[in-house]
Amino acid sequence: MTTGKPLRADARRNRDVLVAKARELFDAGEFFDLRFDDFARLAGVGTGTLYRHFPTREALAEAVYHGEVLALCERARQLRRTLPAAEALAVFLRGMVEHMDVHKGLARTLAVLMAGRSGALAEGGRELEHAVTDLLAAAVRDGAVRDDVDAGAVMMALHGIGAAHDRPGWRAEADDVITLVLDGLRCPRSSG
Amino acid sequence: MTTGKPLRADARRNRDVLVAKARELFDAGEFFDLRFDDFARLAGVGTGTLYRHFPTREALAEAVYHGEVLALCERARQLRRTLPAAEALAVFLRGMVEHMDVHKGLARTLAVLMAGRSGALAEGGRELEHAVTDLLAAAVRDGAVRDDVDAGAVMMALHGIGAAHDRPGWRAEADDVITLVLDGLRCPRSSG
DNA sequence: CGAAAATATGGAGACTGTCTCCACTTGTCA
DNA sequence: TGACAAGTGGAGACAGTCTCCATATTTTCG
Repeated sequence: MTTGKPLRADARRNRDVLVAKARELFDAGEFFDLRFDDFARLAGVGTGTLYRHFPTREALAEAVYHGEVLALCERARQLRRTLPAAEALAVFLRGMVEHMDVHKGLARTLAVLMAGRSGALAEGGRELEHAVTDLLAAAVRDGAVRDDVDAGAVMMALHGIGAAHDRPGWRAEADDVITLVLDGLRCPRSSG
Repeated sequence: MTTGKPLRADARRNRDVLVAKARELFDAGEFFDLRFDDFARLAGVGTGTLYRHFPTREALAEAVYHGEVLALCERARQLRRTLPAAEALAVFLRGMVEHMDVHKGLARTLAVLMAGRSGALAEGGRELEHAVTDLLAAAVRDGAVRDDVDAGAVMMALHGIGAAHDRPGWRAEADDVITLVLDGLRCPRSSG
């Protein structure tokens, strides 16, 4: 499902318009007010076209999510190059929270749409997890972080932050989760 | 929305049947295969009755969730009475993971249904959060746990565990998240 | 360049699940 | 037991989703 087809010029254009419009509406938190058909009209294409490119709302979400992931991965690589591993990890995770905070609507919409088919999230997010794995592994090599916990747990914590996006004290709590994760990663003391 | 109405005998009976059947189907992971109307028939009531008691799938989820929360709170209170605070907290959190593992379907279904209206989750889960707050506060008083992070962060982490219920290595990762949280709570060292 | 082949478009209308409404049944209270 | 309140069920109205195909656009190739 990654690629495989060259896609005609006008088709690619329509696809791009749909994704762009979707991202815009996601971020504005207006996506769920719309009928799927109306979304098509709003993007300036017919229903048939919409459905051919994205059979479901979730498919659309996946495409938008994939774009986000690409940007985040690039950022992870950049941090990795310019900072000590442990610090890169910390800055990256704090940055994730900041990003979700700035793009509240996007985060919330993606969380809701992916709740069912989170296999799709796992799919689109594999690259992201891979980026976190790299940051983590580097920090372990530096001896800054325990080696008995891997990226999956961190992804889960991030998932929780994203999924709980409507809690009143979201930002403070999200920051606290990151603090707990980072401190928990740092001290390999006895566990329960 | 808590109570307020005495509810007639047969009405209460129907309500209970609906909740019981729902829990059963949630746990079996079969709930999403059904039309809501068919669920009514399956529970042995008419559509009208179903819709009067639970206007939406989410409302039904909320009721089921509330039942779970009650049991979990009771368990928290019991642990609190029989164990040192820090240990009670640890056992409780580990027990949550175990519970979600045993009731995978239930956890998953609730997570999906509550993804949108997680205000409802916050509502029904307030008691649960309160229970965690108590466990945490007691551990802080014992000096076993830092005092600059509160229950909200822990709830978020739990939320993440529940929401990510389809990851391949779920159980191991969930256990790791709890480990990170507990260790993170234990060592009030410098944070990033 | 022009025509045939391949690919993509749009939107009318079929389809499917949701939800309302109310004539009827059951429970409650004196 | 009668009378009133509360609750029930399911037929049918309604709303969103999705399919289908006649038409339009792009690409390929002589």
